[in-house]
Amino acid sequence: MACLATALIKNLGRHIGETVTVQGWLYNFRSSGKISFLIVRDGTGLVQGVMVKKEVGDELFALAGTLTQESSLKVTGTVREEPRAVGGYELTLTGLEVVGIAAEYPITHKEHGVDFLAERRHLWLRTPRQTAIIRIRSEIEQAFRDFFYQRDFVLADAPVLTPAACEGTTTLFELDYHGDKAYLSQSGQLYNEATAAALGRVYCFGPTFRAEKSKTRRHLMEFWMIEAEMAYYDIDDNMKLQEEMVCYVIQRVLERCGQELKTLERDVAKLAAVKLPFPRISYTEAVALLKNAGEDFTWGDDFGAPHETMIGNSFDSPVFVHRYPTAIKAFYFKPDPHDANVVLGADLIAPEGYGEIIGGGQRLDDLALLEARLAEHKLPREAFEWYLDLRRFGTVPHSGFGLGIERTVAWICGLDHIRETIPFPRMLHKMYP
RNA sequence: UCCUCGAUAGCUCAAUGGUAGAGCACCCGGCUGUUAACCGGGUGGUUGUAGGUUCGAGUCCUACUCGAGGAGCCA
Repeated sequence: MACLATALIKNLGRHIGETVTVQGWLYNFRSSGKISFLIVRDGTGLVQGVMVKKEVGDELFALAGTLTQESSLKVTGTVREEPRAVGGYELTLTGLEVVGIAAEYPITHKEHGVDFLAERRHLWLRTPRQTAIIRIRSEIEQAFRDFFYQRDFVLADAPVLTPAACEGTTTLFELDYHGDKAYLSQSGQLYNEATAAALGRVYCFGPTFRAEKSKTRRHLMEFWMIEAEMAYYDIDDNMKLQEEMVCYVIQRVLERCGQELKTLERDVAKLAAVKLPFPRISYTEAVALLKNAGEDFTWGDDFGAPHETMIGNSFDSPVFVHRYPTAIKAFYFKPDPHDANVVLGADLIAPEGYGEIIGGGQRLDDLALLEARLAEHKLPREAFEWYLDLRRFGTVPHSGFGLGIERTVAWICGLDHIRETIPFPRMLHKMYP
């Protein structure tokens, strides 16, 4: 057979009346004896090919009958509009090349449990819902990069192997580094502060690791974080940048991922409702909000997941909660000049119960106070000498933040669980495949 | 680490303490517009593991294993 032009399913609308070849996998097959329907997927969409026995001949028709779900194939046919078919277009088939017959496929079009699907994540990814999520994740990551690029940020990636705990709080994955101990990064922030002093405005994007025994719908052992750090930014500059960034990303997904959001049955009105500026409330105001809602909460405690949800559900947009008690935040936050009991940290809590998606704030830029804080937190001074250098040599007010990609994807996609937001999630006690 | 719930066919689930079943998948047959196609037939089980109670246990009890949801911690 002559080699005809190949086409992506998502572009079939450009080829009406033409004969094209689609390279993909068999998603579903139906036959009524003299006419067959082959639904093919190629990663960009689904298209139905129609094969009529008396037009293609007995041999080709019989070949189609041997196809199993997920067999790889190339189908050739004429493109036409067909409102009855999935995607709106249909191929009148004239050719079929079988590339590989698939063995009996475990994932059917019926329901499956999460454990069954998780064990077959490498195959589960082929389903329309999962491909929609990964496409939206890709768009979100691209949008972040474009946002920073447009604003003259420099991508300065942080190391994944680190010599010491960044914050000294969470449990880290430890490994052997030629006889010394090393840890998988839990944050690129301290390194960002160094590159920000070199380049002004920077961000890094990479995986981070937490060995906490967390087993909830919001936690992964390995997750990806966008972290930015800006010289000469105060807490208000920081929040303004973050809300503009989040709005930009939401708009990009609404503009370019309509089909995927539809596949996920996402209520896009809730995304469209996200408008600038985001509400800002202080920690103290958030405590009052919780108490008014009948919660028993003491000023000075950290919010639990239910509290975050209550705060987030009180607003249509994400909400900043700023100026937390000094005692519950990491050593590197700058105290509020007007109230030494709180620091200039600000977290962004997503609506619809998705919880904290950004943690950030203005950094402590005073050398003496930073040294005192390291001692208070019982952190090994030697490991932070390089970090103290950043205050010795031209310290400036600066701020930054870290945004969790997976929680952001879960929110934008409206997912129940974070495990679907990354191709191969690392869960507590589960990292196969 | 703690709390709650669960485990029956390849999958999703039924089954008063009394003969283990259905739908789907798969195999065979039928059907020229199917949409998780449909219709007829067929294959398919050490009921998570080990004990215990009982005339009799998928069902009740104990322990363990694995899984799910949540808490804490966090993004």
